[in-house]
Amino acid sequence: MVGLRAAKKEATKLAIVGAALDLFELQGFEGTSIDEIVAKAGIGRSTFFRYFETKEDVVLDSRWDGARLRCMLAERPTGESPCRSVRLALEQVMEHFHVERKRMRKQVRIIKSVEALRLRHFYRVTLWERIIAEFVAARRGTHHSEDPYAMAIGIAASGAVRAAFYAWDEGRGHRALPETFRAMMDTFAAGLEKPPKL
Amino acid sequence: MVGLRAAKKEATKLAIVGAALDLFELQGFEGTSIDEIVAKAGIGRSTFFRYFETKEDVVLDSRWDGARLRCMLAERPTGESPCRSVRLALEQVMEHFHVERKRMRKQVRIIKSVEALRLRHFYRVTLWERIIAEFVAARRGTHHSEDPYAMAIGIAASGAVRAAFYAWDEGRGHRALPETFRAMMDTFAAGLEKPPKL
DNA sequence: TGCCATTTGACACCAAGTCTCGTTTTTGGA
DNA sequence: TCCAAAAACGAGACTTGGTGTCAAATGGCA
Repeated sequence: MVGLRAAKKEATKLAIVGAALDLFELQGFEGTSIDEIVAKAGIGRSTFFRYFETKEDVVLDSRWDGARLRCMLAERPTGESPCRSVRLALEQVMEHFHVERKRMRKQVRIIKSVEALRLRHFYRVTLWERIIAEFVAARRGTHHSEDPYAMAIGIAASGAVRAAFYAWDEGRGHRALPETFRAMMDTFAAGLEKPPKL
Repeated sequence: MVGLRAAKKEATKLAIVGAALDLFELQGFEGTSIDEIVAKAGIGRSTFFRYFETKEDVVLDSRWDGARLRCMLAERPTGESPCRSVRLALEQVMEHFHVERKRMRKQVRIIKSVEALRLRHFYRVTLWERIIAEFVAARRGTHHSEDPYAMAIGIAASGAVRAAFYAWDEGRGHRALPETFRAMMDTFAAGLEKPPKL
């Protein structure tokens, strides 16, 4: 036991998320006020903002803000080529999301339907671009803003993640995340000069 | 003359933008309330919202919301390879921004300093990814979500635009936009399999 | 039990954005 | 030139997200 205090905090957080997602599902994100959420969760208004900075944060998963990806990249062996390191680390991430795909459905539906959420979501993924470029540049002994190759890897890899999510979402899950991600990375690896046969 | 009405509207819009940018420069975007802007512009509060949907829209240029890019792509000759069409169309866009670079400085400084503006800006550029992919897929007779090559072109090209802006901004304009854009596109064209020599 | 630190909720406050409504200004036709 | 319809405007009330303060409640621990 880590103490009654921590347990209660965890319970409160779950209560907020539960109440909020239920209401969002029922009457929409923008059609739900924070007052309604706190009423349903049985807490005070101030408490809500002690757990989440904004209403958006209830939907967006704070665990994927970049630090985690940075760690995963740092753990790759230094002998590996940077491009391969990025690919393998992100494949791992995609596998993770693949396992969680059931839970992600509801979340994605809400994110897609609200502009404010789409903004934040896109912004976050675009940040990965920078993180990856910095990693590649560091391994190559360059600086990312001076190294087109490092930037290109960052753009391609984070873009491949986005594309995989699109295909997964629009294909109603028909195509798995890791699979699409690998296909995209292969396309980038081969070069865009000459289009592949149809 | 297109009528006194239209002329006055144009003047009012300019007055709002002028007053707003001055105040943003002076006391920051978030440190400036809409009431201050309308007071300085000499208009009513309601009028502000008749011209701009949000405070952010005053800073962001509504002319680059995607429709314009879509037009430029559509105008490319059909004989051209899709990849080349995208490249040439975007080079044109970069040239346009290059010419406007003086005016863009102030705007970029404000955008960079405010999270809400960064969000919207990134979102907009990421939308280009989709527009480009749809164009390439249409020319190839495929659907973008089923065509990794089309998606890859979209990701690479819009990413190259972003990268060019980064380099331009962080290098204090030392490196020109069109130049960096071309370097990025060349890197993508060659393929990311084997890194270029340093 | 009793003291201290943390957590909590009530409340006041600010600013963005929406809506309504009555007034002013422009337009185009008689 | 005058007038009526249409368009633009300003005032102000209202909702809601987000911040800050403060006193009360609650868990941790001796």
